[in-house]
Amino acid sequence: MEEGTSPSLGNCCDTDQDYDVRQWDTREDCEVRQILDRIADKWSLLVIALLDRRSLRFTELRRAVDGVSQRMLARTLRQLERDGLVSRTVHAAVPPRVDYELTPLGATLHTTIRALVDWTEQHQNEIATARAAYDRREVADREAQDRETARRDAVAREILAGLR
Amino acid sequence: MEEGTSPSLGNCCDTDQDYDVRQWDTREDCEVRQILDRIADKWSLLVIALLDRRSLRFTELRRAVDGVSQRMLARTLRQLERDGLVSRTVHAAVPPRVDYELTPLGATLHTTIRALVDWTEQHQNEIATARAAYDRREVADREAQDRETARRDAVAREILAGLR
DNA sequence: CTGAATCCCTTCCGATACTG
DNA sequence: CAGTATCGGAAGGGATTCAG
Repeated sequence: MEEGTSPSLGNCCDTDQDYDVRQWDTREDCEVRQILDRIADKWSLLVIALLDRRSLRFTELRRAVDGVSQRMLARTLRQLERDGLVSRTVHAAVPPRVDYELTPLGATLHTTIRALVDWTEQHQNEIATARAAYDRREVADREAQDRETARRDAVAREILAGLR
Repeated sequence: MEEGTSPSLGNCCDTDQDYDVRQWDTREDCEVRQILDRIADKWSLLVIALLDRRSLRFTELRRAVDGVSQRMLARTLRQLERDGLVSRTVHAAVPPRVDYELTPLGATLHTTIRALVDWTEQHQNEIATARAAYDRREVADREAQDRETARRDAVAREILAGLR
């Protein structure tokens, strides 16, 4: 896992193929892909969105992010810390207290994450409508196909009866 | 379609608790959460990013999205189509040809997705640096702890030897 | 070419129990 | 309080096969 952090962003973008240069590198081993998988993660998204306004303790996050297990929250926070997006502060006290907050880098990401969340909020109704329409079409199509199949079967049986 | 694609729909956003209204609804059964999980999906992100510039055929997408299996691409496209983000056009021809393109709704999402990708590209070096630093600290901590454990063991053995 | 369906393995993840 | 360790079930996802 040698870092090899060359200052240019193109270290994985060896254009050996006739690859469309205007398009970003989608290849699997590209670092962008790996980072994208990490920050586009379900829990990461929520944690970053929540940490914007103030630092939060582990348990506060656990309560705020409905449905997250202790295991997943701990793992998510460790990954975010490793990526330099979240900082972890341990206060020497009894009971122990650990605060998580966005780093400056994490704060810049928050803007983008927030845009994604906002988009979802603004368009959730359109999506719900589209889903309903799709499901209705699907049901209709299946029924039509079933009728067609039944019709063909009937014809086939008639022909067989005539041959007998 | 035996797979569990029918979780609860719609029953969400019942504000029964003293929930922070300035914060968005992070509850698990909220529709925003479900949509977010879908569009923040690994393959969905890539497909939407790729479909921005022009419509693409199934095989073109399969080639462009490195590492995606036929199964996953087909499933991803179905989901995006169901959500009204991607439109599917079948050309009656031999061999068959199916084009996928962003709907107007999908195009609005693309802007946001693109911002996320851009952020990742711009900050990938910072993240790589942070990871390297984290890993180095972790290794150092582990070694320090190992030394400490060894020291204690030595002391314990010494005491036991004295008692004998 | 564009899928859907099946098999099968791997990874994810929640529940539980246990430490500092 | 803030985690780690372990385990078993569930889901993800690849390879293959078959159909239109």
